[in-house]
Amino acid sequence: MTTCGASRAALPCSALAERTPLQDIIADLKWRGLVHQQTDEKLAAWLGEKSRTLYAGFDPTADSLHVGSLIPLLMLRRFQKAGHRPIALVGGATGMIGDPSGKSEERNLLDVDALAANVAGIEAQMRMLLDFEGDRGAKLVNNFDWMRSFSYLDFLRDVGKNFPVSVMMAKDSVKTRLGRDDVGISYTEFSYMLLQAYDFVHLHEQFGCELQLGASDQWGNITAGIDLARRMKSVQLYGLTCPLLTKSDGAKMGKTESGTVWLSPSRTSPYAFYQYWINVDDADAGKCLRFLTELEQKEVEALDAARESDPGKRESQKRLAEELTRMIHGDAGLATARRATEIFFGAEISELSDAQLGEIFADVPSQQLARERLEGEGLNVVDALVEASLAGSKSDARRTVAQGGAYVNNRRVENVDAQLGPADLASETVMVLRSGKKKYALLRFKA
RNA sequence: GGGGGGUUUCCCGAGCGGUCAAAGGGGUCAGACUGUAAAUCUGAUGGCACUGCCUUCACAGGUUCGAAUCCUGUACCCCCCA
Repeated sequence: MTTCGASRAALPCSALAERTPLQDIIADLKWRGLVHQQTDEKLAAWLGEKSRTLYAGFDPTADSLHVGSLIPLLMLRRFQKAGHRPIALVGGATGMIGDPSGKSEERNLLDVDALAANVAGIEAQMRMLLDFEGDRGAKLVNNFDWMRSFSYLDFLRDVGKNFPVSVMMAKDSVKTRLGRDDVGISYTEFSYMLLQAYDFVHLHEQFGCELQLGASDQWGNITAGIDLARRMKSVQLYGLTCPLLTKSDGAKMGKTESGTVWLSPSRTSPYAFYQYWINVDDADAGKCLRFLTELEQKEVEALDAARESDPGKRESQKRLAEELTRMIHGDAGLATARRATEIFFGAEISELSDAQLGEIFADVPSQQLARERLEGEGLNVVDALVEASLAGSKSDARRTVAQGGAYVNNRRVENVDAQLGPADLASETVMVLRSGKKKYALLRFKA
């Protein structure tokens, strides 16, 4: 994975930081629907005056970001492209506390080692989307670095003093938790906003950061930071939030039955990632294109029109999947995803290598069998299906075959008595079994 | 404490001595159709050595040539009266 990642629609990373003059980023964000709330209506003009420094925070709850973090991260990228300097803040310290916003329960605290590993993983992913070179290069900071040595007493005197409890209690994030009698909120989580508020002040002092971006649930934390800066330093800072990415049915984007859609290829294969976007509902496709790609307005609107007139073609979804897979997994990742798609949807499998199959079927369960089972009489299809766990019993397997639902290397098996031999291997040692439309399993035959 | 009802295959629910691996629905699986959608339609749905055999109807015994169905006891659940 190269530092510069995989953007094609976007400019090469190296050009991001140098790009001038300033573009009207707010106008772009507005048509995309990415502006939820802003602290000042004159933000556009303010940003037009000169290159500004801004930041967004990310939770290090795992060693990879997921689709949900993509919007703010792309926001940073958009600002950088428009001529500003982004800072990505990884919440090594705040991650130990847990943000009560949008959560219904107290969070489990992470230990220091786990956090360090998570921060490292996330950092690598950010390097794909942001340009860290040059004087307008992005910065990556970890609030653990400045919070670790901040003593409790000093923090209470310098920061806590500026927070009226009445104001803190009034924040939605706290209020909703206090309103419930089944969960409550600990003092630790209650203090969370102080930490995030202080981050903003610190980044302003250290890097001249003046604007904080976040999802809409961050509004309270952002304004807390702005208030704190005014009280502590008498400076005016700004905030901008974007909507949360939700589906038309209200559910969160980026979740499948099998779990979260991650950016890391070891957690979510490029194929699974690609498939996630291919399967986006028509109703959500336009929003995703606006929120998550860098396609221009004209292009997005053309896709809207195409979706309207010929939804079956699913041009929007295809384009979305293509853009995002390339952005996150590079051209090579996109190629893999596409080839996997072709094969998953019926293309007969032959003349492939173990390595290729391994890549394509990365998410598919496999079972190892002795090579001898293919010799002589061969392996009965029914037994093969059972070994591969595609059938719960031999009866079940027989039924599947009888009903025309069993495939070997994507070739339908016609006969219950079929025997599989070495000729049925798709590669050196692997046989691809399938039951139904897209339930796959591999059998690996080792000597 | 007294009286009554219940416990069926993944779920709901029929069955009330042989024709019961057990109706029907849901779910699930497969097929057709389709936009890798939704809806719809068709088939399948205990196991195996599969025109046959074996194991299942709360559990343990019993009556019968034969029981998910009858009897006895045990466990759990529900309702009514105190």
